[in-house]
This record gives sequence, structure tokens and C-alpha cells, in this order.
Amino acid sequence: MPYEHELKSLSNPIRQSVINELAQRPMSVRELTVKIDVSQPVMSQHLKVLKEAGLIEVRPEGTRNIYCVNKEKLEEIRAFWTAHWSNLLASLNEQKE
Amino acid sequence: MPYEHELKSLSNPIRQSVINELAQRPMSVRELTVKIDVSQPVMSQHLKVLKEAGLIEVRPEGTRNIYCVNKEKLEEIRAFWTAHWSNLLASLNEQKE
DNA sequence: CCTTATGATAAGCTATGCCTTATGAACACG
DNA sequence: CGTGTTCATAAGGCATAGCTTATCATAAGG
Repeated sequence: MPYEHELKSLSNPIRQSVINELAQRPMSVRELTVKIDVSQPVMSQHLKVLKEAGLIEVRPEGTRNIYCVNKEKLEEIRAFWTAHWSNLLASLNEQKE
Repeated sequence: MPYEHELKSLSNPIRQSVINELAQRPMSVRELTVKIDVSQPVMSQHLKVLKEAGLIEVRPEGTRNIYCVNKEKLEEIRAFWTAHWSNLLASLNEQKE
């Protein structure tokens, strides 16, 4: 099963929120900890998971680390899931007939 | 975030395989343990999780329990995800312009 | 009945996930 | 430089996930 790692990364509420926030605009760790209500180390840990899954990227800017989503990756995932679920539901419909 | 419970259920490789198998046709626990290579108790435990998430259903047939996917539920989830990811990627595209 | 097949569930163990607290590194700024 | 801000990461703890083994219930079939 492809994209297992990515799917698992996205199965956590905080990380889902991070993706949602970063889809609006790039943000520093500090900003994210304020928007989503978590401690700074927790945020860094979740960001690490998302980064290792290739879902987000970092760019240092002075003392701050600006995170943004990896657009290509998200589009890849969307494409895969769309296809996968189409097949799934297609099989299901064949069962009935 | 809606469908969190369902998404989490689907974030496990064995449970993903179960859904894939049951999308082909309804199956007994025994059949599933053979197709996917796990012990019977493990399979029962994973089936319980999927059932509690509303993704599958059971029907007793003699000594066997036949499991099948809940088609309506899967279609609900697909619809939600499609919409959610469309919004996500739409926001992303607005960032660039 | 007795036996066999099937499957649910409990108990116990280990690994993992996610949090806290503490610390150190890197940069900006006076 | 010294100080403050931002952030990553290590260490430790606790809850949960997921496995094994063992057991029990139910139905079919002689």
C-alpha cells in the first residue's frame, strides 16, 4: 500500500490542523503553536513527523523557521487516493449486479 | 474534523487490506486470516475496530461470521475527503497568485 | 451426545505515540 | 559581548495499539 507513511502522519488531529493552517499560508513554529494550542516542543515534534513524511518543508528566516506545505506531494496523495477509492467503490458496485 | 475515527481506523495496513478484500466480496473471518496473513484473534480485533467505526458489517451464517463493507459509509467518507482536499489544494493555489 | 470448526474475547506483554520538562544551539539586537 | 527570542531535541513518563496465548461459546454433523 503506497503512501502508508503519509496517511499515518495525517491521522493525528494536531497534524491535520497544521496542514490546514499551512495551506492558508506559510508560518513560523511560534505562529503555529499560537493558532493551534500546543506547547512549542510538541509542535516541533509534530512538524518533524510531517517533514519526514515529505508533507511540509522548512526555510530558516533569522531565528525563525518558516514551514510550508509541499504542494506537489499533497497533489500526489490526492491523486492516489482518488484513484484508489474509485477502484474500491467500483468493485463494490460490481458486487451488487 | 469530521471522520477522525474512521480515518484513524484506516491508517493501519492490516485494516486497509481488510477493506480492500471486502470490497471484492464478503468474506468470513477465516478467509480473511488466510488472504491477509495474520492470526485469528488479531483479525477479530481489527474487524472489531472497523465495525465500531461503522466501516464494515457482520452477518452470521452457521458457525461463520460473514463480513462486508458498509458501502454508504465508504461513499460518505469519499465525498468528505474529496471536498476537504479540494478546499486544501484550492487554498494552496491561491497562495501563489 | 461428542466432536470439530469457527470466531469472540480476556489477560498479559511489548512497542509506539504523544506529552512534559529541561537544555542547548543559532540568530538578532543593544 | 551579553541578552532575549526562536526552535530542535533529549529524557522521562503514561496511555494506547497491537500482538500472543488461552479460553469459551456456538453451530454443524456424525
